Amino acid sequence: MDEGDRRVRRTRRALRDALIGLTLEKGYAHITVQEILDRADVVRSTFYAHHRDKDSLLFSCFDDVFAELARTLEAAVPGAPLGDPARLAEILYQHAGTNRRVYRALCGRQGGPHVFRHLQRRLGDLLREHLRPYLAAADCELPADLVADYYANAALGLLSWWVDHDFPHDPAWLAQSCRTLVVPGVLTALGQASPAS
Amino acid sequence: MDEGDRRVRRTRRALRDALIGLTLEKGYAHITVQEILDRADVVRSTFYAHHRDKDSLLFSCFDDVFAELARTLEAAVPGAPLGDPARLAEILYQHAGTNRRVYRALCGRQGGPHVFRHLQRRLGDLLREHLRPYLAAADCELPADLVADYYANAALGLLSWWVDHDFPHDPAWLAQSCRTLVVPGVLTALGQASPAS
DNA sequence: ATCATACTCGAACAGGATGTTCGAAAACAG
DNA sequence: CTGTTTTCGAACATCCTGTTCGAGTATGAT
Repeated sequence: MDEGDRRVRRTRRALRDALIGLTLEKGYAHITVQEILDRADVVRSTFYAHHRDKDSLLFSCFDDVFAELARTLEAAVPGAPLGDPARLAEILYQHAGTNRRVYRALCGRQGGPHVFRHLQRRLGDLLREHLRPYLAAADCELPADLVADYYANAALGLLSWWVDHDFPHDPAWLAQSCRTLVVPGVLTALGQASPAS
Repeated sequence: MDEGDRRVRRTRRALRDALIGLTLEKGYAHITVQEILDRADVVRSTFYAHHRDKDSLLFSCFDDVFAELARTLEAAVPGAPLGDPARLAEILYQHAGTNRRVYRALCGRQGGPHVFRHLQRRLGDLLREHLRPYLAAADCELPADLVADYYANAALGLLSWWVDHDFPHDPAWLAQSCRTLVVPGVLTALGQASPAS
């Protein structure tokens, strides 16, 4: 379990690739541990030395991607005050655009509901956190959680559409759609009429 | 398999209740067929005479609820032209408000991702169908599917929030939130500035 | 270059869940 | 009342899971 060991990195990567590949091919729900083992060329006992079960592996893969997204997001939107609420979504879409394979597994039809729902939860938390100061500034009549949930679900809905339609146009276009569709609602809730930027 | 037979109705109902109850208690994913059998007091072979597997039972239960919703929706919004896009959501929320137990299983955290994602798909289809004429009227720059997906995801996101927070306020309040949050985006996409009603 | 470490391999194992089968008994509709 | 349909009960093969353990081998540190 030492991350600095090359053997560990190799097996972890092999398992990760096998899981994503199989997920894309036949859907997460229908994957068996044995199939992951076969494709990754890893023996049973080794698998269980790293992960408790299939879900554990999934979450592990998931966390990698998610941590990277969080880092990118933190880098692009350094502090609390952000002028454009859709900027968060835009970074998400860019990240998805450069990691299509993984996102296909996470958000696509093939990926299975399990993964998508998990992404929805975690992404909701992340967006909620980033939107908090934005929502706290203006005191709005709607619960902040509700607005945050709305934003997360709507933004993720667009992403889901994008993935399922095989990434048409580009991230900027999708972000613009986000500005058109989901941002007005947030601004309305905050009592503002027109976008800030 | 004759629906007119009382025995069939009894077992179907018993299985349905058992599934929903267990889903609420421990989550759909962790339910075993044996547990359903025990609670429903139905023998193994009888179960498989009705459903291919656990998912089959789930979808069966799901279809019941969904058919009823579709009927209600068709009754309340008879034809194509509808003045208020949020009306669809309002009917959905009312339906959820009067079937809380089932919706808790479908949308709640406990229900598991499998169910929610399925609901998301089906509800998306249904809303898409009902929104089609509305979107076709105005030719908007965004793909109609994208707008429909946005609406479905956003409206369902609000529902999910409502369920997870144990149904605060009432359906009308949630529908009003829908008007505040998600409708402006649709109107913006259509090139309109203010609500029709 | 050597060495102790700890990771992987391979094989085996018990346990549990799944889906199927079939004859006997019971409940149903007409 | 009678023929039909459904349920019961029990058994069964099969698959998948998660665990164990000793022997071999790659690895990082010295």
